[in-house]
Amino acid sequence: MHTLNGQFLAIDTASRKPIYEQLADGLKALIARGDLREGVTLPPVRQLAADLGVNLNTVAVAYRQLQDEGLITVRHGSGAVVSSRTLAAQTEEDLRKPLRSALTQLVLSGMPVSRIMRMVSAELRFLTKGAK
Amino acid sequence: MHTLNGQFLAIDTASRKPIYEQLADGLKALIARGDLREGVTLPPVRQLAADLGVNLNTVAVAYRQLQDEGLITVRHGSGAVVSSRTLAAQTEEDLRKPLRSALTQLVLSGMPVSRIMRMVSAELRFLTKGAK
Amino acid sequence: MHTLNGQFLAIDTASRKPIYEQLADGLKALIARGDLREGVTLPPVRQLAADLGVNLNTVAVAYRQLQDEGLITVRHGSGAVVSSRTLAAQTEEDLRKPLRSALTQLVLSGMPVSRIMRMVSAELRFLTKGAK
Amino acid sequence: MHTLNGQFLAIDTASRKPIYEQLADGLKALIARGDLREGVTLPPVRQLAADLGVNLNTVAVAYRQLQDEGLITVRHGSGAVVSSRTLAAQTEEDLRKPLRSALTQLVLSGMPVSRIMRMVSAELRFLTKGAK
DNA sequence: GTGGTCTAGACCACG
DNA sequence: GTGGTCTAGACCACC
Repeated sequence: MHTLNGQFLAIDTASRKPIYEQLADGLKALIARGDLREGVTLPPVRQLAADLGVNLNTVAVAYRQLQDEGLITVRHGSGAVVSSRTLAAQTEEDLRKPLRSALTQLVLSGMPVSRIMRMVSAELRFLTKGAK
Repeated sequence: MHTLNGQFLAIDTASRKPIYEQLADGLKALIARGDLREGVTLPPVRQLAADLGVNLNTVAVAYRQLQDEGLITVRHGSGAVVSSRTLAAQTEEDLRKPLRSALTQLVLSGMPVSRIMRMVSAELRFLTKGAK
Repeated sequence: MHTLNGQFLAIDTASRKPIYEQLADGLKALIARGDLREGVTLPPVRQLAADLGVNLNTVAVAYRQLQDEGLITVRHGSGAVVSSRTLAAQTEEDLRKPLRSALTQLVLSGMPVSRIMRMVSAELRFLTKGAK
Repeated sequence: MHTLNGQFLAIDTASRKPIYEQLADGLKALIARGDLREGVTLPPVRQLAADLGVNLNTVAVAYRQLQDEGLITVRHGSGAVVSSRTLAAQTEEDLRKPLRSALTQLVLSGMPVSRIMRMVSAELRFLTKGAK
């Protein structure tokens, strides 16, 4: 049985971010942390949809996105399996833009740079479980 | 004269992120950097729209968002003026979520944590112009 | 079925007040009254636009304003749902200024104070349906 | 010399309400209170504009509005004189709409009806100087 | 089928 | 000359 940590897969229907993207983000964080390792089978689309109370298609789209990014392999009849912990190559720009956007908000919120750095460190430790 | 750095206000029509949001983000970065200081008048909506090749309304929506966030004051008939460099209070969650999302992508891209930290530092120095 | 009381959502194209604001005001009154309770789905933007004979975008702006004020939650693909009957905190000044302005007009119209008070009471009973 | 109470004629350039209307509202409140009685001459347009730091035309438009509402009489060369404390007739709807709008905001702000009533009473006492 | 975004272009309000 | 509003209509994203 798959009981994925609710902290990651918490969905917020009020958010402007699409649910499928919230889902994909959460699953990616789980993969980054190693909570979902290579070879692990993801929960069936129907089950995850039921658990989270979202539409089946929404979950399917999230899985599809992970597949497109090379993180999972979907095999008809046997489910989705984590196949890698490395994303398909992206331009550095695609990686930098969301980072800059997030940091800009932090800077404009008035948070001191030192505290921002601590927040970033904490997040990175969290995403790598302190290992690596 | 208003020649805003094209590096910030470059818009990507292919992106899933709405143009008006890309614009708001870019303007926020300019405000965070101090390239646009308190009291400075932003370019007229029509001029910026023409410069960027987008519709007047699209720019107007971006300006309106900045106004709602308290960063600029729009004076009918005169123009839009930077009024603050501090955003209205936000939940720490609202600030952390996009940060985690951006960092997750970086981690999964295979970039070593040390290099991610350097990238973050570089961005922060950039956003604060190394000063402050 | 969505047949919102025409008394509230009557729009006056001759008014100096923007249509989207008249709409937002009317919807707020409906929410205050409880005619639109938490969980109720608002009419689709396109339908309301057609019913009122205004443009889709105009209604969308009104909905967006209510969303920004926290009164409704817009779920992409489903619709807009009333999520709260309480506005985000406002300055007492922001609340008093329009009140003083409205009362000044009433006083200058020559209406006796006693009758103004009765009018206010009637409006308040109306907005709260006498209940609560 | 005319030193009009700054409390009434305070203008807020950040407000979405036009300056000329803020001015007209403030002058109306002064007339309602009797601080400006029939026969009193208003400050010259140029002086008031200079005092408030606004454009001359803006003040002129405010005066023009008061004139249209029958509250003042403008005589070329001799200034604007308060001619009445009664507005030209308005439909009850025109008076009720802004009142309902202001009250709706108050109700949705969560303020108890009893406190709203007290606020209204206070404003009315203020506008009539407790007299009448 | 729902809301969101964008465009082109007209017209108005403000200072 | 500035920003604001509105329209008509197209196209996209989400569920």
